[in-house]
Amino acid sequence: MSGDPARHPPPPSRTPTSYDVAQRAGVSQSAVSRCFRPGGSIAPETRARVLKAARELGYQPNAIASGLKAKRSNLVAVLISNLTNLYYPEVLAGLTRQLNARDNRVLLFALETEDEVDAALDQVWRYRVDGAIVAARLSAPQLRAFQRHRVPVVLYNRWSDGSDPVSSVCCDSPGGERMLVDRLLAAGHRRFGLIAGPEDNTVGRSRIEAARTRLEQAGLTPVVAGGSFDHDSGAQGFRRLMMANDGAIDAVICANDLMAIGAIDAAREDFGLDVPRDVSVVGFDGVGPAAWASYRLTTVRQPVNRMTEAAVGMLLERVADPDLPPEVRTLTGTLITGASARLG
Amino acid sequence: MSGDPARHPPPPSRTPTSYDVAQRAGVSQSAVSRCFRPGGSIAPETRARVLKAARELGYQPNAIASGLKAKRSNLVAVLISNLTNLYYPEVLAGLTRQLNARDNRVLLFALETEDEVDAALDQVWRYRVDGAIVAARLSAPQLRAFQRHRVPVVLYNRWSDGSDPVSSVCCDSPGGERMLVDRLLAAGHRRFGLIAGPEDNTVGRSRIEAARTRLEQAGLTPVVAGGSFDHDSGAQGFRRLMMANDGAIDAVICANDLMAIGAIDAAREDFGLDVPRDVSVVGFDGVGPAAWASYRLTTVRQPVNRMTEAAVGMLLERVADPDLPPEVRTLTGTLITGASARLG
DNA sequence: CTGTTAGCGCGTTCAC
DNA sequence: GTGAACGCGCTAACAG
Repeated sequence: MSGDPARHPPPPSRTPTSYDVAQRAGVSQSAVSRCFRPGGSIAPETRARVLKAARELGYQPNAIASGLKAKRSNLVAVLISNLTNLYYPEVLAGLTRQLNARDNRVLLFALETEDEVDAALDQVWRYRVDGAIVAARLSAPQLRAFQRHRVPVVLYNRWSDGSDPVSSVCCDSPGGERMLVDRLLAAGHRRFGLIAGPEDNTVGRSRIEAARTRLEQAGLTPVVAGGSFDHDSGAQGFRRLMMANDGAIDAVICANDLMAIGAIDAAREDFGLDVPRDVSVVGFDGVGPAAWASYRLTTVRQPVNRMTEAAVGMLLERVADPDLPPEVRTLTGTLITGASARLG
Repeated sequence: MSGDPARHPPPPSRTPTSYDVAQRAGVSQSAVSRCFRPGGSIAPETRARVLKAARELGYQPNAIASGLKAKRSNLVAVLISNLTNLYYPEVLAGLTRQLNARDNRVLLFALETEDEVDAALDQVWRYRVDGAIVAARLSAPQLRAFQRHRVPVVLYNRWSDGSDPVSSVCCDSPGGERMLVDRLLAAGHRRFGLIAGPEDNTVGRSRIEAARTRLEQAGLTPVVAGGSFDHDSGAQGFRRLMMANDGAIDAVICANDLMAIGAIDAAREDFGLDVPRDVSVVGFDGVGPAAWASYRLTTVRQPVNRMTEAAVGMLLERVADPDLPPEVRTLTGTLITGASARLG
């Protein structure tokens, strides 16, 4: 007598379970279970009946219960610091896209400070995630905790400074800096200033070290100013470099784009300089704003898509086979010839 | 004979359960459970023994199992589109911070296109999240699905265009635009151009409508160009406005900061104009780059922290009491008097 | 305050 | 191909 139940699903008093579906379809609960699991042997006809009943009831398999039984939550923890850092949103978008495409959900932990890591890890263990991707600084004990808990982990643009090898995917800093430095040298720049990232950041350090090394190979000694990866510190760094050198700077190499943009702003605003006529500025990352008309930054763009793809791939491989040895994958960025540097 | 087990925890062959802890502490399993639950009645001394055993075993309560039993996963789904849109990272950081502080985890769904919503929602139901915060466009049926599944939802900077009322937290568009328009009018601007957001975006539309209305109240008829919230479309919009008006534009009001920045870039680059001497440009949001020296954008800053706080608060209230009626909370932004507009 | 007991919803043997 | 039965690890009554 009532209308089509598919169009007017009866408001269930509680969320339907596989038993409800089984009853409605006239099969056993385990048959329902097999319907929703890949590779479950089930007759096409039964399957159709079950799916119909499921649809009518608005049934969705309970991933929580399923995770309990199967010991596989299909959850991947993503730990990421400095979400507001302009470069990570793209990374995060890439990671979630890749993970979702491969049937995993993202449990996000956005860290604001280092001391939040332990609390986040506690939750990571509690939720029995299948694995983790970490774009944040991890101490040696924290890294060991992953082993103890048998949770595969892949570091993103970080690597273990300690002895324990850990899987990671990084953008090649030395390679990228070499491209930049060589082109700047070829254009005749000789007096270099470097603006570094936070001291405890391995990526930032490796970039600055790589640039410095390359310059020293060319017989030059750059001046270095500290920074913290943000716009302001780039501007400040530029001012300090100028002060320290009486304005005798040809080119400024920054540990990331955001600081490079800050440096350009300072050059124009505080010193009335023209970029790149008076001074060349280069960065690293290839973030969106770097391409804006006001900057047209010369930089190295990280292959974010390939990197996130690699990270997710490596992680899921290790979820499937926990005994796979750690692996470090280094991808090379591409030089973006903007207009913020005179290049040779 | 062996060393301190706290320092050298025996590598457990499998992750320890509450039973293992119970055995080691010489208590029942339920005592262990109570130890880890707020308000569980347990003698301080027993509690200490249990916690010690737990530490020695490296035990962490299984949130999956707990969720199954308690029918509360402590998971909150966050659906967000355009993660790369420069404004959302801050929102996402705020939401996760608030949620974690209140003992909820974030299940993240970063949507790239509209048609990913349904797939995401399927997973939302499967994971039996306690609630959801949505910064993405939802259709009426999708909204109804939340009711059907009894999942409380709070919209972020969106609202239901349909009839069903839904809880939401928004930044006051009319109020913000009025501030901008009034100040621009007071400064003597008369020839206005507007650059809109995507047509299907309610926030963008409300901003442009509010600006237009206010201008019409003043007897003015602005010219409108379409846009899509990104830098390029802001630049294009500016060019179209100039073409359509033979350069006779005093002020450009953009539906967001990113487009305002694009407009400024176009004004300088393509028309050699000085901002704000030749033309005033204003935006909306208060994103980081808006404050950079090259732009110093005049804009309305959304009170992101208060907004995320409100969203999380409203959601968790409704998780605790699903019968609370929907509520719309509108917060007013603050005018940032930058240097991209001549103001009265 | 403590232990015993009974499920939560599903996956997985096993017989049939 | 199908169904009965059990248990994943935990919480919530309840009795002691």
